Amino acid sequence: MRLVIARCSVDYAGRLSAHLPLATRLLMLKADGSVLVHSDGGSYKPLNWMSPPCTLTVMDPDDDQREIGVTEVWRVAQAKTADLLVVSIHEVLHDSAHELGIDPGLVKDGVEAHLQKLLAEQIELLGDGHRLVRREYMTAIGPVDILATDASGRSVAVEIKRRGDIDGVEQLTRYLELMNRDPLLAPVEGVFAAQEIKPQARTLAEDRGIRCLVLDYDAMRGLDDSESRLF
Amino acid sequence: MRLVIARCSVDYAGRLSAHLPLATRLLMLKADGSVLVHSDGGSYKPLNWMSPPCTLTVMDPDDDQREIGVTEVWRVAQAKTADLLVVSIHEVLHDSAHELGIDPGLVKDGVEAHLQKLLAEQIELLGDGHRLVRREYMTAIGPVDILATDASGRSVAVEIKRRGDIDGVEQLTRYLELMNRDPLLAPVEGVFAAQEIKPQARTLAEDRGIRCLVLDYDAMRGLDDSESRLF
DNA sequence: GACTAAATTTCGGTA
DNA sequence: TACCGAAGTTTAGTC
Repeated sequence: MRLVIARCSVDYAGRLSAHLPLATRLLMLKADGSVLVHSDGGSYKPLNWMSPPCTLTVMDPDDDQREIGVTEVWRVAQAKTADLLVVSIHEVLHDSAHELGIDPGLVKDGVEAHLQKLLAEQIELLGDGHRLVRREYMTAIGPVDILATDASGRSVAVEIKRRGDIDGVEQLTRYLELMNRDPLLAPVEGVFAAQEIKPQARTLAEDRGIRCLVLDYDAMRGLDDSESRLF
Repeated sequence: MRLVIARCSVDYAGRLSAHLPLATRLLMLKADGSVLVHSDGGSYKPLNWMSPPCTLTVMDPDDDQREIGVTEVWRVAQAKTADLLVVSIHEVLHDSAHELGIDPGLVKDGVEAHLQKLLAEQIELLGDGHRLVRREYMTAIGPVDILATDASGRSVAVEIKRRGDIDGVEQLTRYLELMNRDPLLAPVEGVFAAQEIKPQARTLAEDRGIRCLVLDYDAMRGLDDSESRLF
């Protein structure tokens, strides 16, 4: 990612035409070639931008442009839609490049992680007498979201999804097969917990003796007081 | 605006809960207190953000956090909605602050500017024999959008609006009064041009002898070949 | 891959 | 100032 603070004017021609008069702004150049023009206010939306895929070409200003103080012209062209963004740079105040790498975590799995944490705290939602053994219980084929015990001390393995689908049931089934081979754990009951469980997934789960548990995220958040602490 | 490149994890709790695992990201701190967390890809939307009005508090990590490598914790709180964004910083790779000032040009006037440019190029839309004198013709009380001459050489002052309202007519009226005092220009005809002209505005304009002209933006763009040249 | 619906939507205009 | 609708919408999920 390259960050440039520059006095510049910006023209965009595409689905609409727009012009930004000369001012100091942030130009963000992402690794995928996309460009964002940000001011020091507003919301998260840039003043102008170009979405990937696109190509940036740095050009010399023509005589007219040079006369009004333009030192450099950036031409950002969209690969498909023929949209065009032109940044006329008058003065560069800052210019730095940074290696960020690809971002690992998409935001969405955060909800699943939060559900896992909430269910661990409110383990009685699995049924009276249940107790938490541990979150992210490690097995040879990966971590089980929650390992618990029921009132009689029997092991309970819980797979948590935001949206309960077939593949989630398959995943839990694999864990259960493996864990039931462990004499220290077996027999292990399976619980498939999700905010929403698809009928097909429910049918498959119950056919395999896996219990389904629909989680009320809002209610669980309401009970939890960690919102104010935030982890 | 402050720009920080840092290895960090991010938690958000508000209308939803989300978590971003440890990675290198851009933290943009705008003058109004808002914070944007950007990765090196995706679109213009940040991974996480906090909209203004909000306040940033820098805190020391607690023992647990320090143990996993957190050196600094940013707590960004929304003033009204009680949303909370927490950035746990492990390592700061870049940190710079820049004075941008308020941005003058909102994008929206770009359409009006584009209409002005298109009408200047297609000046015959004013009527046969019309010729462009110049755009942004300067007067003591401000620039007239377009000054032209009609077939008989008489001056024509054009006020362009995206949406033609009463105040636009008033504005043009003031220009006409002033320009008609100039013996080199007088008499000056007024043309009120807009994509859409409100009935009240039309009535007022025609009552004052100002001609109304509805502009077909799409058609004008279609005729214009400068999309590919971009000014 | 195309289509549909929600979004921490944002943004602009109107009543 | 609150509501309504479009957006250079984007984004996620479904068919």
